[in-house]
Amino acid sequence: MTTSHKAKQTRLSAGRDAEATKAQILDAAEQEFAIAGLTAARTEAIAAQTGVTKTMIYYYFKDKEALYQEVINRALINPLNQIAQLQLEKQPPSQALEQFARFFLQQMSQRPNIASMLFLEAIQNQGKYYPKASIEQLYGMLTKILADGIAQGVFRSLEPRHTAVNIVGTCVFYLAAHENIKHLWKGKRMLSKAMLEEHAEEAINFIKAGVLLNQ
Amino acid sequence: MTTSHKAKQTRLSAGRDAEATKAQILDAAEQEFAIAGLTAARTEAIAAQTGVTKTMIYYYFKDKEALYQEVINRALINPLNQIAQLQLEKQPPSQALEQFARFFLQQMSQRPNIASMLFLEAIQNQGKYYPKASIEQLYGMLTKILADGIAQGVFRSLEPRHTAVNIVGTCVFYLAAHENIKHLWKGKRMLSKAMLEEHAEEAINFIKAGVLLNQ
DNA sequence: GTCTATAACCTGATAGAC
DNA sequence: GTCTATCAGGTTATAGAC
Repeated sequence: MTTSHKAKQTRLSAGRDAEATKAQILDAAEQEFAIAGLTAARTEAIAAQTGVTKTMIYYYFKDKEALYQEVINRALINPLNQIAQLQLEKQPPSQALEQFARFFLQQMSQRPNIASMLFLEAIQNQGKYYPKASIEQLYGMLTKILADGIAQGVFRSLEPRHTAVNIVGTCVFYLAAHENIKHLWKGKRMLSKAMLEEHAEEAINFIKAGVLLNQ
Repeated sequence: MTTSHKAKQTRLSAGRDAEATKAQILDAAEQEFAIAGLTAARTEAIAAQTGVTKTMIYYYFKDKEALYQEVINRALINPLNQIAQLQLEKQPPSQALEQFARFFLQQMSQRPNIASMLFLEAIQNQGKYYPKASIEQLYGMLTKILADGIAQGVFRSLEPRHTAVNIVGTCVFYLAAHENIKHLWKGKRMLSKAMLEEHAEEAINFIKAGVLLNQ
């Protein structure tokens, strides 16, 4: 909170700059938590990747658990707020669905770590650290769009909650499981910009086709 | 390997019965690995759930890693062999796809742990412990069905590999993320037989609609 | 703000008795 | 086959110097 004279210094080994160091720790922690999860994550690894010593983690955060909580909050709250601002409820269902999917895919593609991290959190800690109501907000928007679409006769007769889950799964599985299936695209990097765009297009087409009423 | 006089004794605290104890350890390990992953899994927890002491794990398996490998093999090889026996390549694409999905969903629903475990393995260890070619076998079958369906004009114009990933994701996401989304079905158990059947039906409808050509 | 110890604890793995 | 120690190594978290 000191009036820092160094305006912006995002690079590694930023020297003595509280905000920069804290941000670096959060980024490194996100990376580590995304492949290890809370328990298996090593504070040593986070520190090494940040370029400072373990001590700094405890200087800026109460403990590993608190750091984890802050990383999760940061990862979830921002994207969700942005989606809420799209005001999808004011658009016709099929358009709202496409926009939702496109935006959600874009958010997740920007930081593929997040998808993995949220999976790990669900599996390992039963979602204990999720900010309350975030998940409900996400699925609430989707189920509403789907229910509206059915009522208006543009979507086929489907169960909104199950379908919402299937839609989110379609958006996220590619990212979370990419280490699982990289052999399918021998050579190509699955998280490259081009491949992520390809995934987004295919996912959107799959979702739209899966939901729209045949006529 | 001693000629055991006790034919079958699957219950807990089976006493001195090598095969029973070993099987119990494998089951408990699957459970533990499915929520913790290799690194975060505790041999103590596996032993406790089995009803014997940690020592037994090292009596029957070289180390934690070897136990993990055996659990993964057991989980993957069996289901895949069974799917291969369906001889889907001899059926028309849309029928083959539905049968694949139905069978795969059934397999995964029987042991929801497996879905979580494979996810964790992909995220945490980059699939290092997968039996070589298992994944390729699974996705190979799916992409072939999809390519055939496009060639025959029954499936829409889609990218087979991406769509294969989306299909698997649709089957598996519900299971792997169920702790994430249980609030959506307040009260109901998401892994109950009825709910799993509901999921299977919705997933199959979603997949078929997402793939079939509108006409 | 950042570092170098170091305390206190946990966990994988083994030795040896029964 | 199964158990009771027990060791060696690793990990979180803190104390105290700079």
